[in-house]
Parts: sequence; C-alpha cells; structure tokens
Amino acid sequence: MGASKSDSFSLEQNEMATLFKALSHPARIAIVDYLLTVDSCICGDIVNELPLAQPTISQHLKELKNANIIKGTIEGTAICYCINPDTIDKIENHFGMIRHKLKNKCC
Amino acid sequence: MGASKSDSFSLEQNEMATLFKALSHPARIAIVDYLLTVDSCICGDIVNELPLAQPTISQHLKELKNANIIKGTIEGTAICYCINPDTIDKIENHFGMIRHKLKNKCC
DNA sequence: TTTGTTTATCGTAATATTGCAATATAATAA
DNA sequence: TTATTATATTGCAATATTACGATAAACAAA
Repeated sequence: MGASKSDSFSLEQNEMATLFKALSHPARIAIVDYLLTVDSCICGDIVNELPLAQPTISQHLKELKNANIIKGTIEGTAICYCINPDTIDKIENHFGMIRHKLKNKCC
Repeated sequence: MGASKSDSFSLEQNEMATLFKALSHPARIAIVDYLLTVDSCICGDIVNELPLAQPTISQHLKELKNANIIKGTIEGTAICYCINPDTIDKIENHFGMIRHKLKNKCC
C-alpha cells in the first residue's frame, strides 16, 4: 500500500495539496525566489544560480509548471519562465479563508 | 542519490519548504479544514471524519504538529488539537512578500 | 551541413512518504 | 486491580520523489 487516497478527498482539498506539494522542496522555493528577483528569466540562469544539475532543475521547473505556479514562454532558443499571479491569488485566497475561520476560535 | 540537498539552500527557503510539505497531502488539508469547522477538537473526531485508519491519522497529525501548523493540548484522555495562528501568519507573510515583488513584473 | 546552445527526457539508484495491522502507552472508570 | 478509551509507536510493503549521467530534441549561427 502507501501513497495518496486522493479519491477520498474533495477536489479543492486535492488541488490545494497539489499546489503545496509543488512548493514543498527548497529548490523549488529557491526557483520562485529567483524568478521574483529578475524581470525575465531563462532556465540557464537558474542552473547557474542553484547548486543542482541541469536535468534536476528542468524537472523542478516541470513540476512548478504542472502546478501552474510558473508559466514558460518560448523565446528563441531559451524559455522565459515567470510566476503565474493567478495561482498566487488562489493560495492567498485559501489562507484568507483560513484566517477568516480562525476568528472566534479557541485554544 | 536522491532527495533533498537542503544544506545548499537558505534557512528561510528550507523553513517554507517544510511548511508547504506539511500541507502537501489532501488528508492533512482535510484535517486543517476540519479543525477550522469545530471550536475544540479531539483526534477521535478526526478518525471518524476521514477515510483513514487511526495510526495513519495520528501520523499526519504528528507531521502537522512538527511543522507547527497545529498544536495539541492534553485534555484528560483526549488531546485538543488546534490551528497555530502564528504559523498561518508566517505563510501569509511569505505570500505577502511574493505579492509585493510581483508588482512591476513582466510576462 | 556541422557546430554550439538551451532545454527536455530517459533510465536508474538512493531515499522519503503513505497506509495500516499489531502493539504499546497513558489516563480514566469500574 | 482490571477494564476501557484515546492516542502514539513500530514494522513493513507499496509507492513516490529526488538527483543526475547520458542522451535527445529544437533551434540558431557559421
């Protein structure tokens, strides 16, 4: 056995878990951080920035892309990766909901 | 090889990744959701609420507790688990930072 | 065409996560 | 004391993730 009984949970719960899983590795946090420091971005820059091999970074980028946290537009030979603000909105809204429900709570 | 080169990343990056990892499973999202719907809470309730066995839920609660997302206070035989608002703050602040840096960005 | 540059994919070894039965622990009740 | 109740821990099988060398694919430049 092992791993994910995702059928048993709501679509919303699975969606949020997928978003958080995409952010659950320091390399992917670092990629998001880095994308926020530059105006446009190509993958090669990230390879130089992080202590990981190119295939590993490509894989992390793919996971971030699958989760819609970043989006990439082809630009000649390179690819311009950027944060997707809509997904950031979605996560912020989730915590807005939590914050709202946390009012009038005990403990 | 495989898995986590966490030494290579900043403390902040590792901390955020740890928080997101704790939220990266639908069962743990469901536990947080459930804790938000009740005023106080014991683990037994959660076992009845979710389609998972008691040891599995105990394990998920442990991970949420380790990440400081929930805190438990002993209450007789049972344990009262609650959301830790400080950690919710921390995550919200992180996205506040992202939101701030996202202004004047391209793509 | 050939060469170089950039990114993706494949294959695979090392490691981590998930789920649960069985069992243990801790506290209360009888 | 002996249940009973609530939660935690152990051990293990199934599965997922991570990292990277090797290689492929796509495209531009020479």
